[in-house]
Formats: sequence, C-alpha cells, structure tokens
Amino acid sequence: MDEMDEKDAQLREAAERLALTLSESGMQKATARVMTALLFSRHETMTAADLCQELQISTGAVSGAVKQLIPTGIVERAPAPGSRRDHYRFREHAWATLMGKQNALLDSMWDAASEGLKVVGKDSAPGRRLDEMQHFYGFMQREMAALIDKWLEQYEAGQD
Amino acid sequence: MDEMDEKDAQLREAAERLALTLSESGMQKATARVMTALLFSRHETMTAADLCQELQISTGAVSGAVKQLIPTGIVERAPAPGSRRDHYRFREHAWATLMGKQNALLDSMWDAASEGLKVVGKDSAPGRRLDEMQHFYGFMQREMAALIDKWLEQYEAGQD
DNA sequence: AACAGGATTCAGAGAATTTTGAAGCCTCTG
DNA sequence: CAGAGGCTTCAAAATTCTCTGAATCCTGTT
Repeated sequence: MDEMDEKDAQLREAAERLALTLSESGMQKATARVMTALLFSRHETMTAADLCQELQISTGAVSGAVKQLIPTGIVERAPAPGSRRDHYRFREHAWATLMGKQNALLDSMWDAASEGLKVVGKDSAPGRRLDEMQHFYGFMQREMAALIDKWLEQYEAGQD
Repeated sequence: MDEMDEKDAQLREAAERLALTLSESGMQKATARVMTALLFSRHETMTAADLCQELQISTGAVSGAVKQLIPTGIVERAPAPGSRRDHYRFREHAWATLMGKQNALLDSMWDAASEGLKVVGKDSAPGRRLDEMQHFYGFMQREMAALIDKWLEQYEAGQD
C-alpha cells in the first residue's frame, strides 16, 4: 500500500510550493516552510523534532521560525500531556488573524501620508498625491476590518 | 528663507521612513526609495538623473527600480516634450492598482488549498485546515475586488 | 539537588540578494 | 550618417539575510 506514500509526497510537494510563494512575498524561507508543514500535515500537531526531520533544517531554524509564527497567531503551542516536547499546531482562523495583522501595514501607509500632509498641504503636487493615498488607506483600514468580521460570522454560521 | 529647505528635509525624511517600511515588507530597497521619492516629490515628474542625485544611487539601480515599478502600475513614464530624458511620475490611483495586484497572492493561496484538497478530502486533519483556508481566500478574493471598485467610485464622486 | 531532555540563543559560515560601474545599445539631432 | 546623450544590461563586488551547530538555559523528574 504505497498509495498513501504517494499522497503524502503530493501533500509535501504542495506545502513546499506554497512555502516558496510565501517566501517570494517576503516571508522568511524557514518560517514559511514550518508554517506550510503544519498546515499540510496529516498530524494534528508536530514537535520541533518532527519539523527538523521533515524539513531537514536545524533545531535553531525551527525555534526561530516558531518564534515568528506564534506572535502572529498562525501557530500555537498545543497542550500535550505526558510529553516534554512542545507540540505545535496550525491555529484555527489563522488566516483571518494573519490578514488582520497585515492591516498594520495599512496603518503605516496612512500614517506616512498623514506625516507628509503635515508638511505640505493638499494644494501642492505631493499634497494631492498624499491626499489620495490617505483617503485610500483610511478606507481600506475600515473596510478590511469589517470584511474579516463578516467572514468569521459567515464561516461560523456555515459550520452548523 | 530656509523654511522651505527645512520642509523639504522633512518631506524627504518621511519618504525615507516609508521606503524603509516597505522594504521591510519585502520590496527591494532601491525600488522602495524610488517610489517614495516620486510620491513625496515637490515636482510633478522626475528624471532618472534627478533620482540618482536625490537618492545617491547608481543609474543602474534607478533603471532596475523603474523596471519593477512600471509594470506594477505604480509609476509611469510621463510625456516630456523637448526633453530627451525619460520623465517618471507617480501614477494616479496607484494604490488601488497596487492592492489589486496583491490579490494575485490571494489567488495563489486559494490554489494551494485547492491543490491540497485534491489529495486529501475534507474529513482529514489537513483537509479541515485547507477547507477553511480555501473558504477564506475565496471570500477575500471576491470581496477585495468589490472593495477597490467601491473606493474608486467613492473617490471619483468626492472629487467633483 | 543533580540530572536529563529539550528549547533557545548567538557567533560565525554560507547563501542569496542588491548595487555598482562600465560597456554596449538605441535614438534623436545636426 | 556621425556623434552625443541617455537608457539598459550584466558581471563582479558588496551587503544583507539566513542557517547551522554548539553552548547555554530552562524545567520537570528522580
């Protein structure tokens, strides 16, 4: 029965492909690989040792990746009675959390525009550009937050 | 009258700060600096030489940055009758365009989830995670596109 | 309280990405 | 159609980022 093995290989491959995409958009490679390994894993949770083995990276790399992943809310430590090892798990609603965090960038953009407008006033060339920018990011900030809530609601409702 | 100079300095500083933020979220540093220089510039347009001087980078770096910025729709070549140099300009509605492009990432996420679900089925551990993921990104794809349209409409209306 | 298993840290090696600078190319101009 | 100006390209240099692996720290067990 190596049909299972083949499926596992496909799963791991899909995980690696996504990790590559994510690292191309700025995420650290080891971090992305740990994240997708947990996402595509057959297991409910994985230990640092599991991750080392599966990804062929050092314990230090795993530790660093986890350190980034936990505060962003994508991964969490799972209780594992009777085990001294930490068990990690992909967190439920991680995507909503992740997108919410990205809104911090929207804030930065708004702030930057605002900063510029303190100096120049809307009737100048940079003023016009910054005014549009501020308008855009102000709008996005508000609407994105609402959108995430809307998704959560909708998803929870669908789960019944 | 060095009040002007001081304001210029503040403007450039704000530009550099934003460039730094952007480079921290994955954009190439020179690219980010060119972009913010154009955004915060007092001038309507800038030439490659202007950018070299202001940012203290090589012509090659400017050329490379522009090469990235133009296809993404953030910057455009501006007609400049009587000048042999190319003039670059921050594009109107660049933000909406930019965010639209980022939706390509949402597509990738949806695809990755879909890929995994082809292998495992929703009743497994990875299946449940991937199902939520697919649901989330499918939702976001649709709603984000709508949101950008809504902003454009609203902004155009406000301009009258 | 000493030990053992495991997580974390961090300096240094190594890899990958960026930038430079100069050569080459293209396009206007006279 | 020769020359000048300016843009692009690209190999090499520089910088930056990332990973490793060993030392250290922490925590629960005997």
